[in-house]
Amino acid sequence: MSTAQGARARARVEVTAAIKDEARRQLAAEGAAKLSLRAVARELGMVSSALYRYFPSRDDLLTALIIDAYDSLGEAAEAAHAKAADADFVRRWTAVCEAVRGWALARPHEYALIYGSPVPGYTAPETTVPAASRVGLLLIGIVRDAHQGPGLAALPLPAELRLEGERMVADFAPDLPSEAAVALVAAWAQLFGLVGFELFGQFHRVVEDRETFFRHAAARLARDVGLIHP
Amino acid sequence: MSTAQGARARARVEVTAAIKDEARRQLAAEGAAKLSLRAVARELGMVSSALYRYFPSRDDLLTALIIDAYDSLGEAAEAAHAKAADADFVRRWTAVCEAVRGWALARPHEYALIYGSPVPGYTAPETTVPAASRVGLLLIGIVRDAHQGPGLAALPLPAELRLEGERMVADFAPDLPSEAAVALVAAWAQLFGLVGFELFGQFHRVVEDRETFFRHAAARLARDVGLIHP
DNA sequence: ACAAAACCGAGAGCAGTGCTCTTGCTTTGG
DNA sequence: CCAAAGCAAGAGCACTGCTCTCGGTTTTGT
Repeated sequence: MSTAQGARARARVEVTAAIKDEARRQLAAEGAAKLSLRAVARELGMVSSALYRYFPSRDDLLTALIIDAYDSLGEAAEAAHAKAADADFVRRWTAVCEAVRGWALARPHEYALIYGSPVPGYTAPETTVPAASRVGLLLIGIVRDAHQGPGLAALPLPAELRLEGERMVADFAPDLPSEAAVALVAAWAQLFGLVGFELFGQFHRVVEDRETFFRHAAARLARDVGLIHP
Repeated sequence: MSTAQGARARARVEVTAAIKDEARRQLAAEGAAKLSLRAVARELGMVSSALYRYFPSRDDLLTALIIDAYDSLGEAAEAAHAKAADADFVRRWTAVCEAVRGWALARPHEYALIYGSPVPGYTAPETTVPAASRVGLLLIGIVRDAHQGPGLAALPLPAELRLEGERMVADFAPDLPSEAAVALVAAWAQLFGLVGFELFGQFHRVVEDRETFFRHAAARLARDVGLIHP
């Protein structure tokens, strides 16, 4: 195991966590662009150069926060899904959607970090992929369960998309009909379109009762991917 | 008119335009967060403090770029729509959607500026509203035309959303059935979800033939708002 | 058990940033 | 024609990310 290492190693993980915690606080308070290494160090009572022993650059700190944010979102979505495990497929779908929205509203800056514009020049390393996939995999699981039960009825796929759909099935959505895979990916992107627009103010003077509106839209997304009440 | 002013006024608009042009170049090259007033001034052969005569702060420069970007996008969408004016409603809808995507792919940083995470602390002033509304108004126009012709068949609205739908109709979508207004707003957000995910790299290893995928998704959005081939 | 290697915090320093203020000069308008 | 307004320039402040060096501590290999 990784525990019971020397005192030095233990101190390292603690300091690393403290840095991330303080960085997250500044993130929540001011946004990603105003996250300052020096301010983090100052708040922690250390000198800025010491911080570079833990994160080689500001971007690496951001990457760590990004992975944490993806994991936090994934965890929230999975928890909500587990709570709705006995409900029908549409309900399970909307439960995940609403968990995503709820998480985003509670942590707007962290949401912006992972689903907003990528920070300048910076491209997310492959390390983020597993964490970033969790919500998607959850949605795939629901649709797969529906397909194996009596809860899936998707529209047929146009000829020009058959290949793409089959590739999707082979790559990351086994045991799914290809038309469901394509519809699912679209709904996945559209879900975050709804959340992002609400979060980033595009619904200002456009949607007032956002909770109800979102619930309705999420249910229609479920219908789009073919989920039906069994 | 505003022409035939003194030489001073003319110089002012020219310098203002030059600043915005150079800023746009840096935006395209490096992204919004790395846009530097000093670098812009340097490139233009002036000293940084002189730039503040034209834009009182960096955020004001960004605001100007944001408005320009919204207008540029709106113009592109309107041009594409005009070109498809004689086609059926679904075709007109997808033409606008594809214009939005095309514009976004051609100017990713400008797209990120207006539909990505809002820059830190900064909240868009009301001045941006007209420019920001152009694409939405275009979509509303298409659905209205379809409603007055034989091209609209939307799903009924659940009771809890009736009021919201009627408010939308009254506020910005006159002569539309309320169920179409609600569906339209959702589709509008979902459209930018699709574009944003493609642009910000979320489709990496998920969608390969993005052009075809998007065309299909846009057509399904048209169906969602009730547009049908007449 | 002890020397070598790795690690760590502090400080100084570099190049860059947004922004302010003052100083002169030029254009404009009454 | 002269005062008022607009302008470019420079100096300067407080801040940033990041590098490098310098002692001191901990870990590790022999």
